[in-house]
Amino acid sequence: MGKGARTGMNCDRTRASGANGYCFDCVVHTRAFCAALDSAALAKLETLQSVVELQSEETMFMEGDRAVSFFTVLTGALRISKLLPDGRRQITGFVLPGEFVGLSAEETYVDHAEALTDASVCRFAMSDLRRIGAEYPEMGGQLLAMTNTILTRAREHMLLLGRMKAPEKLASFLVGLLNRAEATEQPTDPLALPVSRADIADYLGLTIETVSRTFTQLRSDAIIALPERNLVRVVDGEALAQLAEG
Amino acid sequence: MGKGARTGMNCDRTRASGANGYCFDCVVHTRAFCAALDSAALAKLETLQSVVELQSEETMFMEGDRAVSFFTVLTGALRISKLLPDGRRQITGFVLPGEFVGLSAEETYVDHAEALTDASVCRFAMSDLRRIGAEYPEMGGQLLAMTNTILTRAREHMLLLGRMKAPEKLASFLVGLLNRAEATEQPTDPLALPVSRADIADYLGLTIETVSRTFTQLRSDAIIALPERNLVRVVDGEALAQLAEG
DNA sequence: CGTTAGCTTGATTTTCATCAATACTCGTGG
DNA sequence: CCACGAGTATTGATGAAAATCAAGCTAACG
Repeated sequence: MGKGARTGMNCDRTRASGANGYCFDCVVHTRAFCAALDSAALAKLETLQSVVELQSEETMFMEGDRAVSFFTVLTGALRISKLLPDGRRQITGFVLPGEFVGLSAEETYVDHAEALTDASVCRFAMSDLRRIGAEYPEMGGQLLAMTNTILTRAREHMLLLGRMKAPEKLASFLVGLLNRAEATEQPTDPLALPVSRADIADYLGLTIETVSRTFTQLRSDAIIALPERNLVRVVDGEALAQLAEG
Repeated sequence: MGKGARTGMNCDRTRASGANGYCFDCVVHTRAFCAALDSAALAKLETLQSVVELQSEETMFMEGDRAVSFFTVLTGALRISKLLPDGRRQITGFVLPGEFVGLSAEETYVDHAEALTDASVCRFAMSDLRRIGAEYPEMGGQLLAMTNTILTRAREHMLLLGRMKAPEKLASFLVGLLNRAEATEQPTDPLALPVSRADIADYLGLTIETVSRTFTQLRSDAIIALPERNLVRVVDGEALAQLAEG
């Protein structure tokens, strides 16, 4: 198993910390797991962290790798996926700035994490994280809350995968993008599609062709317009939301 | 919304604690979230807990209810599900003795929890739990680890829902049951199917009919036998495992 | 017994996957 | 600047899987 280029393998040979300045003025400082920490704790964290730069499509870790590192996304986005032996892929989630990956209860990672775009992540050794966590319980609380949020999203996604039809799935995906763009104050009118059709397909449990056909179906139903390949214009938001609800 | 009988509504009017003896000799004491606590903490927990008895199919909480309680299953099993407005249902997981439910990051529950069988659960007020958690950080660690385990299972299930075919889904389900029965030292040769076809269908993202047909298909392929409606005999474990892997 | 709920089986339809071209986009080099 | 090619997306034709519609069957329970 494992075919992808893995230039960032385990991310252990990495440019030293501080690329992004210090923890205090970190871009995700207010929403990451470390947000709950006081400046003494942050100062300690800072000595343990290192920033890793990833290129688009670069593999960060693979299922089966020893789970030695824990990562918070600073910029860009990651893709978490699982594979069947014959190559069928399910994307189980995307990881955006401020969110983390790599916190497995197991000894090894249970899924793959790859850069969806060029990205930078903040890395900790799992052992350091545990040590800090023991010292600052509020950090554990934050990790627990964030993990619960991920779990809630996962369960919503299970409903989508198991019970929705293709147009409902795609509408849900678009509504999700829309909400996210609003939350981060990015343009929503021509809404950017930051992922390939293949990724959308593997996220929604469909094939590329069905995704494509469903896009054109939504377009001919005058629910969306597609001014460019990776730009969507929501024409009938009401209808889109309706579809997305099932 | 919400049509189901809800006799145990929010479980607040409940027989007082101690039905099962004390925390120290609780049936799930060694594997529940409280396993990490010392006896001082346990003594405190004990004053806050209450045991709730549920009948089969009784609703414990519903999506939208205020998330005031947290539950650990003592005996029996629960079913966690989500619904689409038109009634389509996805079961997102089962909760077995020692496991918990109700730890939402939100103000309200985001899914439904019902008793799959007659069950007893140990209830805490969320506020009490948070208070204790602040005092005993090791409890937070245990909750985090258990939540991560649930998340890992959820992601595996996403792969199943999005990418597996009916026979693979059913085989995975049976292998899961088998492992669980082994782990809890319950009979595996005539393996008990503790759930209805409808529940299996809603767990696997299929219809009842497809589940039924797939059972008979596995039977005619001599992979399993069905001596009784709710008993399975694994004839060709190798083939079953193969299917389950995808 | 007769009724009912849960399960199985059969016939048909729908949805989506698969297979196969064809188009579009972008970058490279002639 | 245009031609070419690779990668990505769309579209079309066909097939397979699963859903739906519709009977029957079986076992448990009054």
